[in-house]
Amino acid sequence: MRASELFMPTLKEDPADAEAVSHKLLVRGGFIRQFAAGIYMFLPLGWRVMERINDIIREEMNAIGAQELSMPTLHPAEVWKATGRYDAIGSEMFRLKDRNARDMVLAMTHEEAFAWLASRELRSYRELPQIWYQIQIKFRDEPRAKGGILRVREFLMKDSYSFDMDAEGLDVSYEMHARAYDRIFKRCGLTFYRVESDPGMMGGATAHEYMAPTPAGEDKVALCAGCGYAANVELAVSVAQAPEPYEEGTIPSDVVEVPTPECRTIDEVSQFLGVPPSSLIKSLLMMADGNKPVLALVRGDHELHEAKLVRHLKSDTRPAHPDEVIDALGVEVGFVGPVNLSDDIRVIADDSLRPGGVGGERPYVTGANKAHTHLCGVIVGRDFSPEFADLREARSGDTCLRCGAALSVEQVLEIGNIFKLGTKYSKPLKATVLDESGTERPIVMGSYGIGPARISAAAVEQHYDEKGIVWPKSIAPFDVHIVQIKSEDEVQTKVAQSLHNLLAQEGFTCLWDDRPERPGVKFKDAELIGCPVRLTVGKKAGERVVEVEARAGGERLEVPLERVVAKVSRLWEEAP
RNA sequence: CGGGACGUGGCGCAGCCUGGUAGCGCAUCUGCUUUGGGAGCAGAGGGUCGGAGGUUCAAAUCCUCUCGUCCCGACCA
Repeated sequence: MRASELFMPTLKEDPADAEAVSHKLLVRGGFIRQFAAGIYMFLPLGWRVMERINDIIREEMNAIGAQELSMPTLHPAEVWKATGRYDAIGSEMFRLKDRNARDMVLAMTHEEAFAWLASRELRSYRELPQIWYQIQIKFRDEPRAKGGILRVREFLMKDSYSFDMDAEGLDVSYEMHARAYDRIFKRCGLTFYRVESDPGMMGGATAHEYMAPTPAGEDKVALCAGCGYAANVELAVSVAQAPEPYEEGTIPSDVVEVPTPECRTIDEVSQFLGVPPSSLIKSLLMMADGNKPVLALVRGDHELHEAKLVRHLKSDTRPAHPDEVIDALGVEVGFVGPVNLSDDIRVIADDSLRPGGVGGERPYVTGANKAHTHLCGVIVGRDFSPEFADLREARSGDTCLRCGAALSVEQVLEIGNIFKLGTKYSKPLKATVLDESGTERPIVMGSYGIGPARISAAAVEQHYDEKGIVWPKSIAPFDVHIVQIKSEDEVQTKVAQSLHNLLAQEGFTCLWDDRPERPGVKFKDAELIGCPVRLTVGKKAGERVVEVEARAGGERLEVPLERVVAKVSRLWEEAP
């Protein structure tokens, strides 16, 4: 492809509204353009990358027997009402009415549509199992789009759905997907983890997320190098480090009220009293469903992970407003504590505070439920008796519950997920088949998603340098970038043209920069766009010599024309 | 939904505080020169300053409202 015929609007400067590396580089490189908040256009280069990713996805999905089809994105609301999600999902779903005032939605995902189709067309166990997939637009009215194409409101997704007779069948479909996903992300050149993920409020089902480590990610995962345990911090279990020792005499072993004027935060109390944060108990008043106050306790140096509390309570929660704290406890935020509370406030403490836990039975400092006052010498189990649960967010330095090795916590971007649905959608939509005995049984489903645009963004986040993108070779927009120094030089044109054709015959896609630009402009663009191999056709073209160089680094070599194909092939093999 | 910031030629920005003829760099167009790392010189075109209302003799500038975009937090089926 000639660059002079390619719509490739590159920019010298970073766009003003970009923060993430992938956002800046993809806009500058002419891959994407923003249309509205969280809505992007894919330009020719960007679309080529997407198509290469989609091709890899298709190959691997087809390899496990999945069948591609295409579903509508505009749905009648009825199916969503049937599964209860029309009401359960809030403003994240785009809703509209057609001309006859019929409720419609833009699909956020396609469980309903696939289950609906299955309910109409699948009759017998003989037709199972099935795996159907599509690569289709999804709409989610994110409260806050961000990071370029990292978090958007309209996006392409490969979603597949498996249909099995029973849980054993689902296990097989699930495993096939897991292996296919491993291959897809590996082929796309990503570093990634498969981690246990929160199956949501439905319980029972299992789910995994595929996560690409990058600081631009929005999730955190806990990883064990010892045994391979890997889980989203939303549910990662771990053993906290023991609390720091406190200085003898700073905390009594019996409960004592101490004045702590204006000391509301852990840091302030810790400094004022001269005790380490890990000797404090952080008391957080949360409101559960029905506005029932719940006091959640974690050690002063720990953070509450709200999703864990939600799972434990089986109820949504939110932090209490300051006036609700006063209503419930009679004291302002900052001096709240678990001792001598009325029975109608449920108190839940993190496992690390168990008397038999990492800290042992030891005195802590807590709020006194009295203004500008804390209690010292509070012993869990003696002075108050909470229920216990895993509430705190796992962090680096914790030890693995399984093997005792140190856990690390990393920032990651979710690039895919796999989920055992069971009969959550097949039952309400009556997707049933007859089994061998003639009994009607709901189909057991799984759903499996991949975000191709997130793969591309993650690839950029993981592979770039100060000059631009360094695409993994499997998903680069072109394999070889031919830079012709002088576009009007006939010898160079002939050489470039013949190299382009020769490499094309060998199966390489080439971008031939024949534009009447100065050399510097072309080099900068080539580096920005990041194709794996660069050829430079310049002043030695007349001597039948060109330069070959890998984008990822290494030497720039002068190569005679007849050896170019071999050299390019070798660099290609070596490219990441 | 809470907090913060920003909207000025295609892109990146200054001007606003202290009201008085709309500016800079890049890009674009023309000509000449240049041609291995985002060229030089000369010239040209292009903006009712996000929108509405208000104050004023006069508003990019001050006030009110509104829309859009970004960042932090909350949310994320």
